[in-house]
Amino acid sequence: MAVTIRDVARAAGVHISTVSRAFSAPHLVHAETRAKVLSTAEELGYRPNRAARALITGRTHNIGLIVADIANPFFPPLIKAAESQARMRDHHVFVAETDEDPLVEAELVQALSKQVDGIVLCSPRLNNGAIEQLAREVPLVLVNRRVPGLPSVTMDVAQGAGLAIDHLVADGHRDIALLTGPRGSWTSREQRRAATQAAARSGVRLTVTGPNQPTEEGGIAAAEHVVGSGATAVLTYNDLMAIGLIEGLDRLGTRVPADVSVIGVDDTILGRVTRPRLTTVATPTAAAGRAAVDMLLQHGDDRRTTAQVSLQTELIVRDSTSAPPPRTPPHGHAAAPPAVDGTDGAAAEPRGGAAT
Amino acid sequence: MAVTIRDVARAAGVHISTVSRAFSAPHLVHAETRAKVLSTAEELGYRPNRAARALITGRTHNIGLIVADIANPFFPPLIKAAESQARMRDHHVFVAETDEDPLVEAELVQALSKQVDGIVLCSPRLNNGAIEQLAREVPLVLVNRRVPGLPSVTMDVAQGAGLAIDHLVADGHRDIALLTGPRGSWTSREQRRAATQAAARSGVRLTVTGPNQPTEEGGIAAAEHVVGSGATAVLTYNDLMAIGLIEGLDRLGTRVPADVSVIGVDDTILGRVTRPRLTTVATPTAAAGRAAVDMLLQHGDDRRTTAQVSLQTELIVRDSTSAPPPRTPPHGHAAAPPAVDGTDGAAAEPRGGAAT
DNA sequence: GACACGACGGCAATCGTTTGCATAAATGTC
DNA sequence: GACATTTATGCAAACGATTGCCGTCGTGTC
Repeated sequence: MAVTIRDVARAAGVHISTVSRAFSAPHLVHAETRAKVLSTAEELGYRPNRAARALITGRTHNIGLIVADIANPFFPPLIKAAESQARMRDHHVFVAETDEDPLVEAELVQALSKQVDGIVLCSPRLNNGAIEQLAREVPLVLVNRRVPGLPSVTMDVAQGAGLAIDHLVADGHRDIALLTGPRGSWTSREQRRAATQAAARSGVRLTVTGPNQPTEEGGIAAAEHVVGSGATAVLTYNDLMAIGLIEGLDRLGTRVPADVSVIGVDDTILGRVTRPRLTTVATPTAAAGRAAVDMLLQHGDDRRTTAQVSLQTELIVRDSTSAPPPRTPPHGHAAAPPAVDGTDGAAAEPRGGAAT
Repeated sequence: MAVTIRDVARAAGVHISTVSRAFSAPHLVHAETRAKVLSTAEELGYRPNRAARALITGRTHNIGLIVADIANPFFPPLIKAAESQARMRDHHVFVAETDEDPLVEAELVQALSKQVDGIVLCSPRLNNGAIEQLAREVPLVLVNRRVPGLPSVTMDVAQGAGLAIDHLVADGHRDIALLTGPRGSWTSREQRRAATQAAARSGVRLTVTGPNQPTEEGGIAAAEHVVGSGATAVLTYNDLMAIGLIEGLDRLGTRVPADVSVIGVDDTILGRVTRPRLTTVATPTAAAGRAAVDMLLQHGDDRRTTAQVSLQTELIVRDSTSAPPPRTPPHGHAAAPPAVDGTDGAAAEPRGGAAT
């Protein structure tokens, strides 16, 4: 049905190996012959079968891209950039989604491993051990995760968290909450570490709450807790959660930024259309996608690359942050230490209680 | 390096064909033998090479999905659904993006055609002739486009337009504007046809304006025109445009929905987070993704399927629509609830000119 | 005019699977 | 007990390409 190299060879009156060389090793075939081959190939509409080529060369010219959730607006720009970068280098991108499930994640890497030259694994939820294991089976580049010995592209969330806290402190906030991301997120740990450090440096209180779902629902669910904590400003794991939080606060009659300031992370399109417009820490997602693809492809050539790239973030101040309200006792809500931190029994946080 | 069927055969003490059959035709191999094969395969971590299998079976177990722009929030839910549906049927999805370029679109279909079993082509920008041509080279299922003789999944935008117009009429609007989509869009033509019909049926005026860019910018650009038209309600081509329009109207001092009601189409996540929340015609994007994949896979089996599926839409009433203002010349800036304009001092001068 | 050398292009093995056919063993039938 | 029938497995030819090896020219050199 489809036209193969054999058809072209027959039509051009040469051996199939000549056809093959006309494409992949032009200098080995006479210019005239080559021209004839190329023109008949064109005429017949011949396209080399990449699968067959992959079988012998071992290179598929495909790369896999695994994300936790395509519908999370953080990812599309990354995918888009990776896609176009890959196309520039004559590769195609396989996108797959894990639904935030570590098991699905491992499964996908394995399933993809044979039909791609390498995999860009974004925001993995697997533990380091499992990732190292997978990296033995197929070239891997990590995004939003750092594992010793493995190439990775990360956002400098630590820097971003510092910027956010500093901004809030400069606005006069002294009691800040941090809504962390999902369990197993490297980014979340980094953010927490840096935020804690920045808060300590400035001598302000930081209430850490989590893990939370990195979605609107996660933000909505955390609203009550935030109000109870007495914090006048909140840094969230991502924009989605920030937007959910604003929604949740709104339902509780708490206004943003008048009563509580909110800062998101990622600078997704959402933050530009909500009201109030979201102050956020912009992460260079497109650049990350490009960098990951570049590393992966070069990785294939130079054997093991283990570069660890960290990309700068930037604070974008919009309308969801302002100075805290005057220091009169807030609302009628007495200090109500609400439900315990998520399902996570992890480190005990000082919680609740309207602090000074 | 990787473990092949030969390694398993050797380790299990059987011929490779037995190993192959142990997987793909279990009834042809003795239960005991099969158990041994399976266990040694497991032990060695054997995974069949899909590319090699594809070479001989002609089925890659991959499907291609081509969209105009991944970053358009309309697509991710569709991709996500297609992805998970494909996985359920043991297939993987290749996502590619055309950047709205018909040439890239054709190129991608061709490049993908050899490594996938079929392609889901979403919102194509190519003309019917070119699409028919491509459909001859590889099984194709269209989304958001209907071409005679080709299987397709479309949204019933006509019905949606009817719902929207009826809703506005019921609210008391008698003068409605329609902002159409890009030139050549099948969806836009359908919407226009149905809206015109519904307006005529109800005896209300319909001002059609377009073509417009299906983006925020397109909406912003159309704002002035809308104000000039004197319409009290607007139906737009999609949510993005509706959100842009609201922004544009806001800049002109026209409030939504107090002065003008706006209805979008698609029910993207954006409409749920903007203020006012967007009234919109929800298109079942996830269902469309699933349906397209189903049709494609069944397509492969049953030879040529040419089913044309049309999915119902649904009106979701939120806060961007209300009754039209009293028919006296508008503008009294009486009860203006929350401050509309943020602290961002963009170009938000409250221009007072009454738009008759 | 014989020889060596490059350039060109054919031959055939190979990649990892599947699958029609053949063979061998086991079972059933009379 | 001979023959037909089933069942389980091996054999080898594909699938569509790449590539090392080798033969055959034509040309340049002495």
